[in-house]
Amino acid sequence: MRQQVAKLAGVSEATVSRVLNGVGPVKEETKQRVLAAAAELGYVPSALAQRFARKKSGNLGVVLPYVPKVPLFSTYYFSEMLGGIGEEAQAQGYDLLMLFRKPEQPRDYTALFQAHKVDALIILGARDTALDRGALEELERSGHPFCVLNQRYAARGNEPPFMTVDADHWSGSRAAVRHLVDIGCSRIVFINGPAQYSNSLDRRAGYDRVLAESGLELREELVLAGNYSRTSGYALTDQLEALIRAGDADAIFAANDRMAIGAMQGLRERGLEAGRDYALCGYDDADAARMASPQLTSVTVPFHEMGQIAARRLLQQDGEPKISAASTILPVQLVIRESSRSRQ
Amino acid sequence: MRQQVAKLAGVSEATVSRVLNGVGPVKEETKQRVLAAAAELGYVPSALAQRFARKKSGNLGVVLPYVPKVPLFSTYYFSEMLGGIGEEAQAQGYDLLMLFRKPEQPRDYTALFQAHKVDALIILGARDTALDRGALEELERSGHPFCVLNQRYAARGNEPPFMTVDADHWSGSRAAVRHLVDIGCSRIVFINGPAQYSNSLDRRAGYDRVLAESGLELREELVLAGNYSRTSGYALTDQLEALIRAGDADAIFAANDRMAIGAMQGLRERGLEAGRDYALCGYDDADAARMASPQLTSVTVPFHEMGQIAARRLLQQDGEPKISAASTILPVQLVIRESSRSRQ
DNA sequence: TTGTACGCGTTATCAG
DNA sequence: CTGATAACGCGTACAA
Repeated sequence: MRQQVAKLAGVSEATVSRVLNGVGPVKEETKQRVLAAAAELGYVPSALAQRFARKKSGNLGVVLPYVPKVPLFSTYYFSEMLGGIGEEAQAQGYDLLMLFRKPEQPRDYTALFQAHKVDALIILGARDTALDRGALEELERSGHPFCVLNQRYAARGNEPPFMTVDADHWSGSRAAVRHLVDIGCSRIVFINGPAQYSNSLDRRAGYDRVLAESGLELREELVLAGNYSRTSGYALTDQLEALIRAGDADAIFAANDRMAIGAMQGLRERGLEAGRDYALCGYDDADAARMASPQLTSVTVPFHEMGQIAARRLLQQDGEPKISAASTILPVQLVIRESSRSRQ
Repeated sequence: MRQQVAKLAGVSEATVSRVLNGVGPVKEETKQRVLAAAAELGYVPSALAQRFARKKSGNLGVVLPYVPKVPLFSTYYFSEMLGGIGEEAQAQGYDLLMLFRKPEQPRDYTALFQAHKVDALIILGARDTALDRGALEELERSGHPFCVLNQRYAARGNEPPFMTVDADHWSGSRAAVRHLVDIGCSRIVFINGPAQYSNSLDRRAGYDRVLAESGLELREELVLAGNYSRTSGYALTDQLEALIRAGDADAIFAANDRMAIGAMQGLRERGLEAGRDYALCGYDDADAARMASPQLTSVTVPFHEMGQIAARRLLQQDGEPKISAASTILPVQLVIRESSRSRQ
């Protein structure tokens, strides 16, 4: 109890509060007395009472998507982003509250603010679906500070877009495909993920662009659909093998490393090796890229930094959490490894 | 404001509270009126005030270790455990608070309780060091409910051990080594992790045991030290190659998948293939085990369930969070894959 | 079955 | 510089 401290230090409770919060003018001697008394009594202010009095939860909420069967956390980039978010939140004196989204039961984000559970929100794994977009639009209208990570939404009508932190996947994709072209490939298969992710659209746009720039024909039968899981890449083995053996494909660009590895495994079972029989490039540069054999050419995305920036923009120390729809796009970088050795 | 709801429903604030909390006898008709009023006004109780009044934070804290350079989240098992913890916490109506431990600056866990930031604590990545043990012993003395995951501590003196949820790594290790013996290996290298983790000790004990049971000589030069990272396994390439080429080793058992994969990659560069030139077994059955080529024989650990159980034991609905030093040990299972094909 | 009244431990405002 | 004191929004005896 703060009262005890006040009595022991021979001051009022108000003064104890001032000392402990470093606010207002306090005589140095008084301050020392209070500090000593607090230390002696082992006084720890109740965060519950503080937050109640300040009407601020002190929490930064992080919404995680529900992905059945796939342990979402293991998806590398979630982990990385969380690390960045956590680092920044801690630096700003906020606690990190994890919020698991229920399957197809989109959380009522606004209620989280109304209940004062969070002061700001970062949303991971959002997709461009009616459900997700609707939830975000409502949140936007409510005027609460939030940020969408690794996903962008086109401005619709005169509605301003949401605050977003994303990476430049269009450029990343172009760098990857250009690299494949540079080493002599001309029939490049593209394995993409679901279109609800802006990530997928960006990568596709980059792929199309480089093909056009290089005077290569865009053949729709070279564009395959996966869902970002390893098995979805593996499931394409038949098609990929046929394309390669028929001479219709000499390279594969997968929208993430897991699909790339799945494809690589499937093709290996058929006697086709990445870096020898075809060039292979993944995306994300997850640790799996280095674990693969041959190690995977990939595109490094600054997930950690993205998380950090999102948190920083939300938690700006200059007073209240910021609300601003500006969208930040971070650069990515191609990393060339064994899976795309230049063709002799 | 609750007041508005009360007025609109024509009842007192206390009744509103009773209805919303489903406590005490309330006439059905009154209840409906209150619910309708609350819905109409879009009333959401302030979690801040509730928690303050109840003197409970409603938070389950999860302490994550700080591992420099290594993005801790990506370490598969953390992710899995977090998933399990989160699932159970949500089911019990608790929020998940993430707490990042600062490097070598062990958090003052007790203060988290004194500040009412958490009602219970789960600690991940704890080691058996003076620092960690000391912090836990203090927490134990303070009488607050907490649980250590995937790490055990020997009872010291008459101090009771901490509440723990672990997996049976001794048996897992025995199953792995026995499998290697069964397929005809007799010179089994063991790559272990740091001794501060009970995991490492358990695996070592299992290794020793099977060697003894099988009448195989325990040769200390076959026991190598890594640190659970891929690179630490890779760094042993020289020694491993020498042992295998000299006929002093025909199998490798690594204490986790990452080290196994690192070793596998190093040896591949020297022309030695797992499943052909030597048998290889990892541990954890991370997704990396399936991503590797050849796919890795490994030991599946129910990390998700471990997290779930820890949370459940802490959050038992029968009133207050439980304090009990009982230690739960979950079974693990060997999964045989290509990296340890039987030797012809 | 419902209303009244109080307390929870801080912060913050306003005098002194 | 420091001390009273009023909120803060809810839960919960206790009384009716």
